[in-house]
Amino acid sequence: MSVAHAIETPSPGPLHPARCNGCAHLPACQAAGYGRSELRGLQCIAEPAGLLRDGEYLYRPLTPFHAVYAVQAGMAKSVAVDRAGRERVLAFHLPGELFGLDALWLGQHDNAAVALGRTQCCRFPYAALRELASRQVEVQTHLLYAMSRQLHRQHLDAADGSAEQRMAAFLVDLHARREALGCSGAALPLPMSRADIGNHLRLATETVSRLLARFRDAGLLRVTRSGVELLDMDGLRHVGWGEP
Amino acid sequence: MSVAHAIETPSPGPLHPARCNGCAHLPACQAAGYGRSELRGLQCIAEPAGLLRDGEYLYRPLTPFHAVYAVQAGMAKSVAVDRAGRERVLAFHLPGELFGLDALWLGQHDNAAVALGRTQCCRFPYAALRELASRQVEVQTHLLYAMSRQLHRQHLDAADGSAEQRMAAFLVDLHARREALGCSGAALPLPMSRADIGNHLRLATETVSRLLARFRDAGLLRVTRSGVELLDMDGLRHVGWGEP
DNA sequence: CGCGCGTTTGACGAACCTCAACACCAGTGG
DNA sequence: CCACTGGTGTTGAGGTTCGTCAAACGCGCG
Repeated sequence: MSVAHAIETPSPGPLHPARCNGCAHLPACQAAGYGRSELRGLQCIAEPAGLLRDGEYLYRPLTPFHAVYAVQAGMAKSVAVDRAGRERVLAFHLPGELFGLDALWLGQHDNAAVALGRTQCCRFPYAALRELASRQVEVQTHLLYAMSRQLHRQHLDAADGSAEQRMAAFLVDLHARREALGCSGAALPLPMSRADIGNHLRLATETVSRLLARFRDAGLLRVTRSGVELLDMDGLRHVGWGEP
Repeated sequence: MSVAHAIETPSPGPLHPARCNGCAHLPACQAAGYGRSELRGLQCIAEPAGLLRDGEYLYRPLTPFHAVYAVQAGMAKSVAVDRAGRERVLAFHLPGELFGLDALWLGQHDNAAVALGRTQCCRFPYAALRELASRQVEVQTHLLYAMSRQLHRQHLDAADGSAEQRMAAFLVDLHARREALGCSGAALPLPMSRADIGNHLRLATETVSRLLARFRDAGLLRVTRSGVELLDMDGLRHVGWGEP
């Protein structure tokens, strides 16, 4: 969501309250739908959550649920910890994607949200959100949509198949989500570690490495540091759904 | 949810509208929270979805989203079909559990809901639900909670680990959900096929069979036809989270 | 009774994990 | 500027788990 404290000089615009002006990440937010005029109320209750460094936490497990979050720039991951202490990367969050709503049910977070690289976020206090939703049907609907989208995403992540398929599908999905935000181009930054990718895809980090090498040798992508450059999206897509 | 068309003679009660009286499944619904007085409005908009036979569909992929559903008695599964035609069992639904809300985002179902054995369901037309939610904050909150719970469930399903762990965790989870509905006891009916279980847990059906046999030999359960009888819940729990 | 389907059990092979060594940076301090 | 160092990523060899193939079994049903 597009609400950062105005870091640079605010330049008033017609569509957004003062807090949003000057936010460098407004385009991403608008692409995510938060620029729609019915939702302007959302921007009024958003608070900046600061500029986080790599590895810093937005919230931790077993802490009370007070707000939902959105990335403005950068990336974040949600990490669950099972009782044996093993971590599980549940999702990666791109700008404009709401997360933390899963804590509503228990009233406390059961997973952690961690910044991947320099990441800017904003938070929506739940009390204000709830109050707003009770008055504005659009906000209410928007929340339901956001959760529905999240459920839909997890269905995708549940996909079975070979390591190769999951890896390719992962890259294709990330690329598609970036495109939806207006970030077109072959470059796909991967600020998370190989361990994170592997954990999320249920693969060993070595397997992630090997698969990227295999894709590289097949001419599907180029491995750059801090990411990949996608050369053959169609090829990747075909690998992703087990070449029909 | 406790709303079936009154199949038997309605006998007016103080807590439920006429449509709910006579519903044989009211206790399960109440246990799921749908008996709470604030939610009585929900019962007014519910419609019976009939008594389904094994394998019958509540909805299919690519059909428009018009309602959300709940099992009253029996069990249902959600099945996604990827573009290669492979099926994926996303979840099993017990009485009182709401499902179909994931279709909100796209406006159409991307998966199917199928009855497992004789199953009775009711449906909540989304238009009425939305209208009710806009007037009653409790209903609104209830929907958000239901989705939050579903997200939470999927986090559990995302758990990695050995086949043994996933299988044990699956049984423990089903048992816990049944207990929450007031169905205590060691008997755990499994109306779905081994193939369904395996699909959901990312295992071959043969592996499911072998694991059940292994659990049986370890004295953790007894395999009955159409289900299992849980003999050592603690043992299963320990297997489930990789014996700490 | 015989047929058909779902389940069970066994043998084998492959995909992927584990272990281990190495290469590659980035940051740090001399 | 360079060497050092720790962390991350890459590559290779061997093992284990689990999937695949195949066959027998049991149960329900016509």
